[in-house]
Amino acid sequence: MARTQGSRAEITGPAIREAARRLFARHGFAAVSMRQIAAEVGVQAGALYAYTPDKQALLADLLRGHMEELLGAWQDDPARPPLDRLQSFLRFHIRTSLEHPEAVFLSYMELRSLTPENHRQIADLRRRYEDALEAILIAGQAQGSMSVPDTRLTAMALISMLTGVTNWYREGGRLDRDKVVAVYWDLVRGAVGA
Amino acid sequence: MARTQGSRAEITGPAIREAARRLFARHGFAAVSMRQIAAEVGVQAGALYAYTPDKQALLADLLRGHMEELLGAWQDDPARPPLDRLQSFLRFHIRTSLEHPEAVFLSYMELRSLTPENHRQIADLRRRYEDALEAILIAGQAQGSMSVPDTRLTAMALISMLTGVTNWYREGGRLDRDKVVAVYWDLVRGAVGA
DNA sequence: GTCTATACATTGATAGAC
DNA sequence: GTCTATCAATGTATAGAC
Repeated sequence: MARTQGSRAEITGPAIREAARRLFARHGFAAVSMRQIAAEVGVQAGALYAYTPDKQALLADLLRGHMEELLGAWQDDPARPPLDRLQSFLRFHIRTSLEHPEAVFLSYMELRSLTPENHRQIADLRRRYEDALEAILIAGQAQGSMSVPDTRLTAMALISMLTGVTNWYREGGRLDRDKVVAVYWDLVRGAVGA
Repeated sequence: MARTQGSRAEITGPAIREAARRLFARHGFAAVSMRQIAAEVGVQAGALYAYTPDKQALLADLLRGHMEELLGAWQDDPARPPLDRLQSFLRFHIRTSLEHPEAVFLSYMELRSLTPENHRQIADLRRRYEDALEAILIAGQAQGSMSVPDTRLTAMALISMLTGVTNWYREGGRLDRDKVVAVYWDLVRGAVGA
């Protein structure tokens, strides 16, 4: 079957997602037009609709994809000491935040731009991620190696703190990844009273 | 001097700022139209332009107003023990975040929607606020009552954590203000190694 | 699969009457 | 100070040719 002239589906699909992710993260969902995304990819606006039913679905797919990848990649072992698990979570979250800053920032900030239906779905996924962290805090508190009176609030606070990395981290800046992890681990370890 | 028919400048001015603040915070700057703001206030869209030259100036004024109020209200005394100063900062920031959640959220999130000129100005104000916190950490580290190897990064991390309150706090929810302050103080005190 | 062309709604902002 | 009316620009999305 001959390829249609100008057809480059294998690259255009991912390119659209990539451009949308970058532009949405930088300027906000509502501030970015389909024309801008198309221009970034190098196609006309109409061509985007061969890949997504509409702009809302494009955002929802980006967020869902990121959250599912996050949840799929996170490996926890309840048998390990809670402090070790906490450190692993921190490494995992910061590494992800530095490798995919746009996706992390977007999933944290643009929930509000989703339709109620999509919002429920993505918020559920995020909730599971928060639960993964809280489970570690609960174990640490129960076992006595941490002092965490309010595990829910502490989980939210820690995630806010860690995700904040995407606000100030600049590639090639003052700090490399390991240094960032080290500083944050000191903060987190102290915060949970270990 | 007789009032023009229908003129209610004393209420309309603040009402516009209030409506814009709420709508911008909830849906994002770009997602909100001048017509929506006007409808919320109870006037026609054209009337808004008697109070602001354009939409961008409306946002910039909101952010500048908030940051200046914040900086003006913050009272610090370098002579006090650093840990006391840190606790005061925390109380101040959380109290503000719970009393004006939209303004705090907006100033944290919509810097990206400002023109370069406005951005520079507001980012400067925010920088001064971050510096106010870092000054406390530097004093604590120097004096030995805190362990803060990287004061800049720690200041950014703490502000991210504290500002995150606006993401989950709900009026009349599980926790009252004093309880929130207490939990966060435990976290922060531990994080700075005190 | 992509393009050109276009329908149609909505946007920010202005002009002039009251 | 506010309203009505309106403009030019831009938005999302679709139709039909290739």
